[in-house]
Amino acid sequence: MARGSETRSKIMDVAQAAILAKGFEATSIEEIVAGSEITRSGFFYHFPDKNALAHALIKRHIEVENELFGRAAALGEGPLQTMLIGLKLMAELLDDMPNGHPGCIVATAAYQDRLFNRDVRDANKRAALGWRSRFRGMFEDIVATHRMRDDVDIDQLADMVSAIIEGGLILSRAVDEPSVTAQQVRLLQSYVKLLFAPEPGL
Amino acid sequence: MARGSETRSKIMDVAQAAILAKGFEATSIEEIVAGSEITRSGFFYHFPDKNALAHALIKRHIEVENELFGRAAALGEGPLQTMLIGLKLMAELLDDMPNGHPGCIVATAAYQDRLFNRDVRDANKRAALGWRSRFRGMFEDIVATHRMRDDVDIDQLADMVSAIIEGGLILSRAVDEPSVTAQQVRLLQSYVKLLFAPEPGL
DNA sequence: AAAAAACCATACTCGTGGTACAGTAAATCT
DNA sequence: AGATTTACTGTACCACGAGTATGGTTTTTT
Repeated sequence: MARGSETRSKIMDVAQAAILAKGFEATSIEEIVAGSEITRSGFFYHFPDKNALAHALIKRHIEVENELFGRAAALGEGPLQTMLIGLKLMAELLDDMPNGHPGCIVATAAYQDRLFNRDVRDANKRAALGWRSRFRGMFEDIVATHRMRDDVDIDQLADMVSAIIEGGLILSRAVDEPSVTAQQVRLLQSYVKLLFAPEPGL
Repeated sequence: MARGSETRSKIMDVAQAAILAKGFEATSIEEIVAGSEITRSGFFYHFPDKNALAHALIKRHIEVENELFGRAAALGEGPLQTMLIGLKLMAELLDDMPNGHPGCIVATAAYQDRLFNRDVRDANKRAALGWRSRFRGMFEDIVATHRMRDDVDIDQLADMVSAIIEGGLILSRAVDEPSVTAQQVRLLQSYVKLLFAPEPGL
C-alpha cells in the first residue's frame, strides 16, 4: 500500500503547488501528470475526476491546519495571549509562504461553485465551519476572563479570522504584494487587542 | 452608435450576473449569447475574446463604485463619521445583494491569474490600488483630527476595507450564509470606532 | 446612393476533461 | 510457487467550450 499512497500524495503535492500558483481551472491534468511522473491513466486511477482531487486537497489541508493550531495553542499563557500569539504565528507563516497558504484552495472552490460537485462544496463548507468553531472556542475563553470593549458577536469575530486571511490573500494577489496578507492578520491582532486588552499598552 | 453599445452592455449585464453566480470559467460564451439574444459571432464582434469581456467588466465596476462612494462621502459630518457611515452603507448594500457585489469579479481574477492576460491583471491591480488610495485618503482625514489608539499603518488600514469585503464574500459563499459579508463589514466598523472614537460610546 | 457599423450563419481547429478497455509489473495472499 | 490484487501504462475515443475564418445580411450613418 506504501507505493500507491506515495504516488497519490505526490500527485496532490504537484497539483496543490500548481493550483495555488495558477488556480484550479488553469491547472490541467496533463500538467499534473507531467510533474508527477505518471500517466493520465495513472491519475484517473487515483482520482475518478478533478473534483475528487479538489476534495482530497481540502481534506488534507484541514488536517494540516488542525495540527498547526494545536501547537500554537500550547504556547500562550492566558486565552488572550494565546490568541494574539496565534495570530502572530499565522502572520509569520504567511510572510514566509504568502501564496502557499491552502486557504487559496477554499477560496477557489468558493468562487467556482458550479464547477465543483456537492462533495467538494460540502468539504469546503466544513472547512470554513471548522475554523469558525475553533476560533469561537478561543474567543469564548477570552470573553470569560476579559471585558469586551464593544458588543460584537463571537461567531462573527471568529469568522473574521478566516475572512481577513482569505481577503488578504486575494488582495495580496491583486496588487502583487505578498506582504499584504500578513499585514492584515496583524491588523486583526490590533483589533483583538483593542477589544480585550485591559491597558492601552501590551 | 446607440444600438451597438446597448447590445454591448446587455452582454456585459448577462455575463456579470452569470459570472457572479457561477464563476468566470464556469460561464460559457454559449450561455452568455443565449441570454443576450445575440449569436456567437455577435459576441466576438464586440469582444475579441473572454479576456476582453473580463477587462470591460472590471473597468465598468470601478466606475460604478467610484460614483457610489462619491455619494457616500457627502453624508457624514466629520471624517470619522463619514467613514463609519460609509461602512454602514456598504454593509446595508451587501445585505441587499450579497453575491451581487462586483468585488467578486476582482477576486475571481485574482485567483485565476494565469487564465487572464496582462490587460486584465493590470485592470484588476488598478482597481485594488484605487480602493487603497480612496480609503487611505479617508483615513488620513481621520488621523488629522483624531488620536489613534494603536499605531497602525494607514495604507494597511485602507487595504483592510477591501480585504474584509473580499474575504467576507468568500466566507459567505463557503458557508452559504449571505449575511456574513455585511457582518464582517460591521466588525470593521467596530474596529475603526475602537481605533479612533474618543469615548467608548458612539 | 454609398459606406461603414452591427450583426448572422456555418464550418472548422484545438485544448481539456472524461471514458473504455486491454495489457503489464510488482506486491500480497494462499 | 502460483493466483490474485494493486498500481499502474498505452491507445483510442467522445463531448464540449474557446477561438478563427469567412462570407453574407441588415441597419445606421454620411
